[in-house]
Amino acid sequence: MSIWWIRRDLRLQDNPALGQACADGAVLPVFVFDTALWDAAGPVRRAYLVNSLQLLNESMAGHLIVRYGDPVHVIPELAAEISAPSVHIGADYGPYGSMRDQQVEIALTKAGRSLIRTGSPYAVAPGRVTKADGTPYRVYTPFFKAWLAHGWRSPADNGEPQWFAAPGLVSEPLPVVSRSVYLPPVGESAAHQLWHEFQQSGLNGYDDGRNRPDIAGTSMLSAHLRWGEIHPRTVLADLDESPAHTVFRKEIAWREFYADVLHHTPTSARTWLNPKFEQMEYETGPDADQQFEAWTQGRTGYPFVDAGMRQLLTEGWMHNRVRMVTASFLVKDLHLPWQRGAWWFMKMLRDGDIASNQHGWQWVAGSGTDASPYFRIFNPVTQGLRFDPDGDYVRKYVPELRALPSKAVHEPWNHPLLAVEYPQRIVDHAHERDESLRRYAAISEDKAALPNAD
DNA sequence: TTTTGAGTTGTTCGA
DNA sequence: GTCGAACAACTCAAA
Repeated sequence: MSIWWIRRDLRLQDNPALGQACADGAVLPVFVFDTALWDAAGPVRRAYLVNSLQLLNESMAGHLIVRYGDPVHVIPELAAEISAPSVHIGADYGPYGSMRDQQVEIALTKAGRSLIRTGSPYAVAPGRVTKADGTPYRVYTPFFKAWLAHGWRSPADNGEPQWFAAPGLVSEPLPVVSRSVYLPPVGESAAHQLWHEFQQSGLNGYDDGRNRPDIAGTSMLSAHLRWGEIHPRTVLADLDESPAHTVFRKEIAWREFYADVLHHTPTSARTWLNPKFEQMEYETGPDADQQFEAWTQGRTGYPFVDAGMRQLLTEGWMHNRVRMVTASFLVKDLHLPWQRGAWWFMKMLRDGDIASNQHGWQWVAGSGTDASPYFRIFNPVTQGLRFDPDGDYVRKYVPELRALPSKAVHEPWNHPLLAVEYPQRIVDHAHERDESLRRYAAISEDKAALPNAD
């Protein structure tokens, strides 16, 4: 028998770590609520995890063992308690997770047991795709080509597990979470059903539809992928060579690229990948705090930005197009460091993934791998008019603006009598755009002015 | 070895 | 109103 330590692979199908555990006989499935991670999660993330675990437990006939505390102690203690020779996991490539797993491995090894990593949350494990000289890619397109050439295996059947039940071994209860948060269906079967439905409906129009937050143009699979309720290779196996499918495959590859980048540079979860941006002038102090607060609550006075931030507050999810616009607003209109926004997103997003989130932010900030050029500063009004042309998305999340017809919602300052309750703009975009360009030029000049800086 | 061209997601300005 | 140019700096692969 052995332990299957569940972390971010909440599924039974096509699960190599579980398959490996089954090869050792009966399997004891375990989930540990790690205080360090739990405390950083907002209500939607917490509810998502607990609901998904509940469903997983049902599909395991109630054999899940729940524990609380630091896995570095909890896992070795449990292994000792039931005399399990090995603990099976899917590998974690994040900075926190990989460090934690190393410590668990050391503790297990000392006791004569082993930690066995099988599979990862990716089609191609981070670190496997490199340039000819063995160094990692720093630009997406060459990575994508090499990733495609590397290939991945097809989804595999890992058999019917035999669950282990030791007399006297009792699970602790799952945490109590808010029932009032909005959640779409969670769990493995919901993930497969959603993917099936998306193949029938949106996938073939994905290349155009994915940019439109006002229509159901995206797969909505992000949280299912994040929690491992479905594996990316399951999704990839259903794609063909059509243009729409190719665009979708490239989005899966972005997720893999960012995981690879973070794996090679773990510090990029916290600091600028391009160190030049440390020198940038950022706003601090009470005024900055107040503007940050307005941004988090969807009260910037820019309807497209506010709609996105309120969607995040109420649903724990935001359309990708709007994530870019709201992120650009924090970094380039409010001149706050990307880390502040990334922290808020991680807390609030039900699909919050450290690699995709932090590097999405670094891309917008211009400090990341394959970064957005510094001059690409999103105009929140233009973006709204282009990608929410009838204003339906804004009206859905900003009730104060419902009296404004069609695209007029994107410029409520032109219709003050119809938007009395709606906040005034907290900054002037045209002015802050110039200010951002000025601050960027300042850190670029520094470099040229200091020839001996190296 | 060196050179060259291309590279997710945009905006503004001026002709 | 439409359209092309300009807005850096750097990585990477092909020539």
